[in-house]
Amino acid sequence: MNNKKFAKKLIMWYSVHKRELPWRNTADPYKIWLSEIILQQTRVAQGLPYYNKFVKHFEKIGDLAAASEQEILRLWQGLGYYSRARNLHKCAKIVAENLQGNFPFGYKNLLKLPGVGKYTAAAIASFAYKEPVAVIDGNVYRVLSRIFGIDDDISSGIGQRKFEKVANELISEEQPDVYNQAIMEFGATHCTPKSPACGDCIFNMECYARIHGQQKELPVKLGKVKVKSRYLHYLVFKNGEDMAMKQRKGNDIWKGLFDYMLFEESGFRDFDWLAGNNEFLDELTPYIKEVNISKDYKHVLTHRKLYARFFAIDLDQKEEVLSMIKRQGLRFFSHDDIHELPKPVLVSRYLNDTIF
DNA sequence: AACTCGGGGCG
DNA sequence: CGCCCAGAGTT
Repeated sequence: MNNKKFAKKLIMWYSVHKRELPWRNTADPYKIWLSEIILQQTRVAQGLPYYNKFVKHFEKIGDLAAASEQEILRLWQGLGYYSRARNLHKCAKIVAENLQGNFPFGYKNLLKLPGVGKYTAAAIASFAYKEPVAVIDGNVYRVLSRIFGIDDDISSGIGQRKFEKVANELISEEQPDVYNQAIMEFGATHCTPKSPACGDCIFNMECYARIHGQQKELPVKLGKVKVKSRYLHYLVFKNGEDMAMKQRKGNDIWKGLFDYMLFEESGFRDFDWLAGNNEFLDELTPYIKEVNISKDYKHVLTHRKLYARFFAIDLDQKEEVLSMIKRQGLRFFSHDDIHELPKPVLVSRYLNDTIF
């Protein structure tokens, strides 16, 4: 099977089986970019409602640039990988304020934008400008490795360069946009990870994996992620109905989102243990009226197992107490305010179980 | 090159 | 429970 035949068959398949998705059939770089950022490491079904929400809130890139990061994070809440939202905002400001609202032309220039890596640059360049640059995502690795029997490790640099070379040899020069969409759609809906539809496949006769029964072995992905456990103890200081929250900073999970005063230990501790090992808490103890301990929460991420316990602490409503709390970088918010803050799903789960 | 960053759906 | 999803940035 030569390269032209591969592309032709793929495009033919796509013309019949493609899903109608709102970011298709547009050459607007803004909408293409927005959809691609949302879809990074995210299934179409999960990203779709977020895309619709963002398009509705921010019709043009200038609207996105003018919004606050907090507003963007709130709309992004629940989608994960929040650096995407922060970089979305950065990128929007660059395009809107420095480039007159026009995305840069060309793969290499797109690559310079924050949050835009090889995949996204190739997607925008091909979809919006019809540049023949191959997209390489999880779907493409799977389709190419199976059909052509490429067993290089896709998590290694060597493997990635190999696939990049093959992919760019295969891309249709005439319809790079349709070709790129087609190969990803084929991977997403036909040549799926678990149970590919080999019995009804246009590459039935040529596919290396089907001929050799290696669908489960390809693609080869070594370098497994180590899953670590973290034990989070959240102190939820309450002043009447208000709660003390803070915005997360630094290079850690959930940067920019709001949570409570956090103590992390190598395992679960009770409140007495925490208070006995912290100066601030010892100072606060006389003003604590009541401590309500939540159930234990388990929150599973790709590379982390989070275990969380929330201590809801009712305080004497005295100025000195409130200023002690505020000195810890916390602020009191009403229920309505809290609803509007961007929060990790774990915190939302706790809130839904208690006050919302 | 190795790590880190979310959350959800599926077998 | 393990895998992986229209990956990118940092160390």
